[in-house]
Amino acid sequence: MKLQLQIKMNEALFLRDPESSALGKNILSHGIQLIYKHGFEAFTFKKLAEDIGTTEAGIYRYFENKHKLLVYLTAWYWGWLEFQISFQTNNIDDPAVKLKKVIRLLAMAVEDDEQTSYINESLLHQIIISEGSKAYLTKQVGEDNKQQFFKPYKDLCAVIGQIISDCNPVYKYPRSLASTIVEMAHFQNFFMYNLPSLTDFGKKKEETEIISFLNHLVFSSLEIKQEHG
Amino acid sequence: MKLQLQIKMNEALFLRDPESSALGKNILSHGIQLIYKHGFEAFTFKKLAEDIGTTEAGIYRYFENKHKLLVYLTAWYWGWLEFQISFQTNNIDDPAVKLKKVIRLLAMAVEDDEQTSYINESLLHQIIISEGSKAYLTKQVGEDNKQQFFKPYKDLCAVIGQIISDCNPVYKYPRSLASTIVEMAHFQNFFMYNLPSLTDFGKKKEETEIISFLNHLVFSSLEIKQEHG
DNA sequence: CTTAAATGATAGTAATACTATTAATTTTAG
DNA sequence: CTAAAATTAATAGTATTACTATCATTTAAG
Repeated sequence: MKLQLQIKMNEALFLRDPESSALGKNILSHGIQLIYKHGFEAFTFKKLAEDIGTTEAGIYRYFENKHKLLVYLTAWYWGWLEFQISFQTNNIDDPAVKLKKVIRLLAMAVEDDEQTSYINESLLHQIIISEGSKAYLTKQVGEDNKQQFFKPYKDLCAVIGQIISDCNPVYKYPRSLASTIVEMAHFQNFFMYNLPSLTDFGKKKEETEIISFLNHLVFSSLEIKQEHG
Repeated sequence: MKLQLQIKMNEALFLRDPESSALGKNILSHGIQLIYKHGFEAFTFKKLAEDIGTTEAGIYRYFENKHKLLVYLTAWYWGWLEFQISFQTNNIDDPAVKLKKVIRLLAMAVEDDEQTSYINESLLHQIIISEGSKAYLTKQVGEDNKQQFFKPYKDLCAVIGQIISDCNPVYKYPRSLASTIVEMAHFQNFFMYNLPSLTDFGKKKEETEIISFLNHLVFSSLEIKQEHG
């Protein structure tokens, strides 16, 4: 049995559902490749159309503009990650063990998930690291938020915030700590590879070091002693 | 006596020194206003030229493109902030007291510094919050870094990292904690006003709450008990 | 097998991100 | 004080980007 993981996307993010056709799926898979390759600023729908072998107008039938595509991809990623977390922490009772698992999932390089053929999660993870915050660091953040574009991100932080509260019910900043973990899992990665003096991991350049840093940060905030690493 | 604070800028950031002429100073002051008003994406040199009452070509004689202007402004801000920190923590012996002061300086809304007539630090602070990370979240980060464009940011983090090490010489992640404080001082502010459910400060919306969060985060990491707030 | 829907091909527009040229003005050096 | 040098303004122009519109053709669903 091969079960297909389908992430329910906000319909206001697209004009035509990209998951409903071959062209749409190409827009997603080639879009990920090209944003990864050129960076979001230099990425254009024209390049994407050429890469796919279709026309600019073809892309515009699916996405209003490249910002919407980026928001779509980030929303997809957060949705996917929340599923990974709920799946991989299922049946774990100890919230501290859960939280450690979450930190590991956030900070570890992602391997491509074969369940979703047209999304390369590994590349998408890299895009989230370098471009993810551009989805909300805009003047339209208020309107975009009203349209619930960031719901998957907020849901993910809410889930992590809940685990934090389960670890220490009197801790005062579960949501801020959750968003801090998420952002820092990515920023410390970006810094490690691009501005290494902003981190303590410049020499080894290993994701496990980011995990250790985040674990220490989180568990000392929650006043929980860690058994290992 | 009125002493003028001059921040030494990297010469590769501009074509002609904007601090050397009236037009240059206008580019800085109106640039700050317009980036603040429209956001960096919608900001153009054409709008800036119209706002100043000069021509596009005039702006291009000072800055190669708008990205360089953003990098210039962020570099200026980090340089200014490092000066503020060194000034305001001068003669303080206790590194923990120093660190608290640093966190407050990072997280508090900035009031306009009259020493620098053509830079509105308060607006610039807002720009750093919303646009600051776009200075380095690019494909050219490597080349820009080679040209030392991010030196002021790295210097600031180094200073903070040193204070952290002074607080607890065996703490293993002083640099990563420093960059975490800096980034989170700004991101939690952005979230508080724009995506409040990602924080615990949505109701009060006060910078002092971000300070409390960061203080708790930092001092529990460093295993130092705080006397107050 | 018919018809609606999706795609491809082509064209076109307004705005952006620049570069080049020359004229006018200001600054500075002798 | 004046000529030369530097700076700025005015104008024009190009390539690319970010779209929109139209219509013919292919595909797929009933």
